[in-house]
Amino acid sequence: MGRGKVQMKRIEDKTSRQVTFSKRKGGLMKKARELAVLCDVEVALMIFSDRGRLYEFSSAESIGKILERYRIHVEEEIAVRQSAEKGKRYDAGFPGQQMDTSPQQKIQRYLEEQNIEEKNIIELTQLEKELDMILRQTRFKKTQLMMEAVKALQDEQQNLRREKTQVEEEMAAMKSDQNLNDNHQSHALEPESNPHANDYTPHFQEAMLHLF
Amino acid sequence: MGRGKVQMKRIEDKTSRQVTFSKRKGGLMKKARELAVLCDVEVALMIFSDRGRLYEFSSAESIGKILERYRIHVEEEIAVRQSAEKGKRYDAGFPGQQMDTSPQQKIQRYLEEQNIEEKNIIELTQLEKELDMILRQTRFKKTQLMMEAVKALQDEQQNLRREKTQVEEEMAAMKSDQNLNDNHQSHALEPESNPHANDYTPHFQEAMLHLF
DNA sequence: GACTATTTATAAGT
DNA sequence: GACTTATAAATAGTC
Repeated sequence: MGRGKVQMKRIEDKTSRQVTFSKRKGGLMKKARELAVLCDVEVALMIFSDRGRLYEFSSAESIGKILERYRIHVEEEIAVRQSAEKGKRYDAGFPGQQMDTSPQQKIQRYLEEQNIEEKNIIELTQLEKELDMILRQTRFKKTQLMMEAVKALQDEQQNLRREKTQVEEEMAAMKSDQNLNDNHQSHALEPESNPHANDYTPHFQEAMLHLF
Repeated sequence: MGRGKVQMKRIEDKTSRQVTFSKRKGGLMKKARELAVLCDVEVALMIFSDRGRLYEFSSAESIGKILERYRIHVEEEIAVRQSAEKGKRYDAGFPGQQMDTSPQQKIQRYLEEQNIEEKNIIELTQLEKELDMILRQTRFKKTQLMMEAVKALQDEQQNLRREKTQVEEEMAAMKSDQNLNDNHQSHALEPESNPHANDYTPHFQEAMLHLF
């Protein structure tokens, strides 16, 4: 469209190339906008001029949103390709939370079930919330398990202390018995004070609980 | 261009909208390609149909390259804007991470400094990334502390076991001594087997480490 | 940047 | 969808 046809190859004359760039860039942007409006679709357009200047158009609030959508799309496509490649089916759903399969597998399966490709932004926001919830649950579960481990160790420790004290008392009693009979020597059993041993023990769990 | 003018608004008839989408999508792609070729620039175009299908054009080998270039461009722009914005330097800023004040205080101060309300979406995306990084660091620190706590408990436990065994041996020796002299009775000291005590202890840390 | 002769895209119809 | 056609829109070359 113009006074003459154009060859579909790089315009060698720098000035014409620059002029054509300016004109066609505007036209392309306009058409991108029109497509987005008329057909109610999302369009993102990025143009880097040869001087590295960026021109962009986006039908969404930000091109970032579309890029995010693109990223998810690509990841999803990869996931689909991978899972289609092998007959891999993950039958245990996500928000039931058994840790029998790997988290990656679980999440992948979850996303497949939700069929992310057909979601719009509002639905994706909902999905984001759900994933965030799952993340919180997972984190909570992890913390819980660690707390249980600590608790078990503390309990066992308490038992050990008790048993030790008992043995020591028994021994002390035995010694005093023995001392009545004959006079053997034996090193004194001081009541055991390990200054750093109890740093975490007493209020550890309570303190930890405030962190979540 | 066509038999009649078109209003620049969403085409309500689904069929025409679909037809127009198909035609204009082709046209837009073609023009994007032409711009890239004629003017020797990089162009990326993404179109998500209302059914979530992706159509893309890229002048580079992959759209990924252009997206990467875009990302870098945006980051540079943010950096430039931030340094130009004010002489505001956050030398005691966040990503230096001293845990001397409370996390709440730090985050609040950080958000205030960043004046979150005036940020645009791209900047918010950047902030999101930073906060996510801080979250990861915080989470890691928490895990680390818990691991240290567990380690300390384990060490102390080991000490207790050793001490207990020692005392028991001493006692056993003393008893056999005593048995040579007279014949008191005393309850047997079985070597202590607490079946559940060691569930976590031996490989606990190692196993936990794989979780992060 | 504007002008305008031409080419190109495409709306509506088949 | 693929083809047709009338018409609107984009733009190459020019000033």
